[in-house]
Amino acid sequence: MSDGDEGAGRTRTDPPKRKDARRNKEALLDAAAAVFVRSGVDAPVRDIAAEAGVGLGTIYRHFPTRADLIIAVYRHQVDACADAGPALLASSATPYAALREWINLFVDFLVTKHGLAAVLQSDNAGFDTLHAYFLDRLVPVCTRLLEAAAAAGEIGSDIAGYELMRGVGNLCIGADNDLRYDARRLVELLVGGLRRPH
Amino acid sequence: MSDGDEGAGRTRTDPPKRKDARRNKEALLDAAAAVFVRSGVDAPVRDIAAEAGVGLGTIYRHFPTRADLIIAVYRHQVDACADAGPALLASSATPYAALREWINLFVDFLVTKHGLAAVLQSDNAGFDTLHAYFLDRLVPVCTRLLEAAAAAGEIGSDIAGYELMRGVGNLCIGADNDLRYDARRLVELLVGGLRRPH
Amino acid sequence: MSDGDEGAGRTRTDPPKRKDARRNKEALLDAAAAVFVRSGVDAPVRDIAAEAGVGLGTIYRHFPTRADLIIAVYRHQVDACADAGPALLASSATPYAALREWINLFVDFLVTKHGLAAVLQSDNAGFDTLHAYFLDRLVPVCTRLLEAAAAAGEIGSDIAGYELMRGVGNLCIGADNDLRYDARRLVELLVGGLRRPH
Amino acid sequence: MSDGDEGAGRTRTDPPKRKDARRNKEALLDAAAAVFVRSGVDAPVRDIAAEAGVGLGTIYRHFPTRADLIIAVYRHQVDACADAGPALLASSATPYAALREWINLFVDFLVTKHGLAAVLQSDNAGFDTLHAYFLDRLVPVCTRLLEAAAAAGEIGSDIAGYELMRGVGNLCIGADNDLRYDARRLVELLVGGLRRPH
DNA sequence: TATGAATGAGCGTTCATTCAT
DNA sequence: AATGAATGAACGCTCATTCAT
Repeated sequence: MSDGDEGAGRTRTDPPKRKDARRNKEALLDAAAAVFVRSGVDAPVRDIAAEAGVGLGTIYRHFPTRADLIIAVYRHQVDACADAGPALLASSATPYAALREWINLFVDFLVTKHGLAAVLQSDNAGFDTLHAYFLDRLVPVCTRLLEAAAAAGEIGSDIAGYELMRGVGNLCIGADNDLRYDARRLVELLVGGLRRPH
Repeated sequence: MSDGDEGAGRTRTDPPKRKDARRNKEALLDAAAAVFVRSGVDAPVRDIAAEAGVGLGTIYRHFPTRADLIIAVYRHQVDACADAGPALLASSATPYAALREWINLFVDFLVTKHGLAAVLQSDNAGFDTLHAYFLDRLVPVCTRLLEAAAAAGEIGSDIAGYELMRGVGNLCIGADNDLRYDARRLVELLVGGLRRPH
Repeated sequence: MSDGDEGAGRTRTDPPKRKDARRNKEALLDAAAAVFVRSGVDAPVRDIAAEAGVGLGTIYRHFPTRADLIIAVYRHQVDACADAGPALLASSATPYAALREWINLFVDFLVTKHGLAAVLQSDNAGFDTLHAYFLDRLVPVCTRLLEAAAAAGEIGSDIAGYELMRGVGNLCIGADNDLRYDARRLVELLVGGLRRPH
Repeated sequence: MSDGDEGAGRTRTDPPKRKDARRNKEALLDAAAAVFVRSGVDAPVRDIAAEAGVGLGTIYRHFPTRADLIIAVYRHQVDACADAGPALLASSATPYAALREWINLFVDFLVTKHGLAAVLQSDNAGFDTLHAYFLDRLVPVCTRLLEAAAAAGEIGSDIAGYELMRGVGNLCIGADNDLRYDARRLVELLVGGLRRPH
């Protein structure tokens, strides 16, 4: 459920040698995460290789494109965010409350990733995979929450999940590095703006 | 009011040759504007020089940093936007209505400038001047409108002009090139979220 | 007659496991042949390994250099070509006719091997083995045919087998991919040029 | 007539500054020629820059593609070769004799250029300009000579100028570095093969 | 013996910036 | 004042080859 490359039965069938590669891959993920924090997700491939203490080719082997690496680094958190949607819907007082909380989770995720929000809106080909993954995982969840809130009459129905996600994502751009700018507050306003004027 | 490099008394002290330089500078502005539309504000310096039919050095002479050039290109429009604030406050039904309309002006400005919104949040040193100019001109106007609306009890008072500007700017990032994303709608939601729940 | 690495008495001394290795080697040859057709003889080693379903190291074990692999792949055909020389000499009306036909066989061979002709003339060290094998097998045959034709007075005697082979090989470079270039026709002219002006 | 960038009246109209660039460009041509001799025309761009003592960008400025550089280096000689065609036709005893001599010139040119012959047949995109230049300049000349010889009944008419040039070019591949291979002799045979059997 | 993960030299290319003319 | 030639750091990427498992 969390690594993607290997199926559930991995432990039994994988060749023993895989252990090394796995260690290396994880070292790579750690290193990439560290570099992403330090220099943003656009950091030179070489920096990540150096941080991980591996060769350049090793990165390309494991993650043919930069997007693949970013996805791998943040996969767990994105998945967790996606999983949280239905859970919140079940546990919250109202669908709108669930939506708010869920958006908060998403913001928490983005704000702590230096530059990730910015790359999410880049029309740069080569990030298509990254776009696709984020959209595939999160937009349906957001859409579901919006529909529920609309059905409950709490909000209007004129905004799509995709558009809201993009808006929230954009609001998180540059949220670190600027103490005068609190993305969370802005997002709250945005979500507040959804509420139906009763 | 429009050139910035020269003080008010310019006409008296300038050497006669200045006319050429001025012509050059204006050609540069036109060219830069054209290139910005075509390729965004990150276009290679060379392209702008080529479009203007001047040398590379000439650009650096007039506009030491890219930000200086961007400012110069959009100065009139930014100034117009700034000037519109008080006017709208005077002519609109309520301060909040003025705020909404003014924000719309700002969005109109940003959305039509390929990539300008993105550069506004870049923490890239070298855009400091650009930041500063935008903030100096527009934040006070925005603050003024916010205060008026807050004084009228139409909105809460927990948001600063700077923060709102940044949020709106962010929402405009990537607004072209994506038909499924309408920055204006998102901004409306954001501004709507300001309204005090009475 | 076909494996080359092992001497005539091989069957007696080999360890029992050898059968696996042999199967592997043959799979490798088939795979290489397929890849050579598809991408030329300069295809990345990886592609061949992938096609064969074996590891990279296996290829290097069996064929330390690319030339070794190329030789192995085309050995049968080269041998057949070499064997055809004496046969044609015996069956043709005149030695010169035999020479012409034999050269045609060689051209047929080269033209169908994407890029082989080009590599034959490369002075790239590491193709020495390839050169050597081709020369060892074919040059004597060509020389023999030339001598017979010279002895019959059909051609002059001022060209060496090596030189003619090289010339023919060169004429075949790039013969695919260009409809306006027919290597066979050029080779016919070249061979025609040998004929003694009576 | 020889430099291409500048028209005939260059000396009068060029800005004075051009002198430096011209010196540099010529140094570049010299350096490239030297490196081409040493390492072939596929030599790394960096090597040429180092040899010339200039920066990498300078090469790209003057010669955006490698083909442009090769053309520039050999332009004079190619032009001279093209110009020699009509002259030989006028001065030789017969058209066929002119053709033979002209082909010899072309061979002389190619054989002394390490690797140039090889690149001429490469279907590598990016050498299109080079191909085009060679074909544009030389094929018509060759065609003209062939036609004259055919009209004089000295040769058949079943070969196109393009095909002959390609054949001759191919025969010249790898002609240096191999004392046992004399491209000139092979080409003579090829051209000899054209002669009509009367 | 077989594997394929790892390496890293090497390449082409771009572009902001400097500075001689 | 204006030019634009020159620079070279930096980057993404490929692939032959080695070697631990």
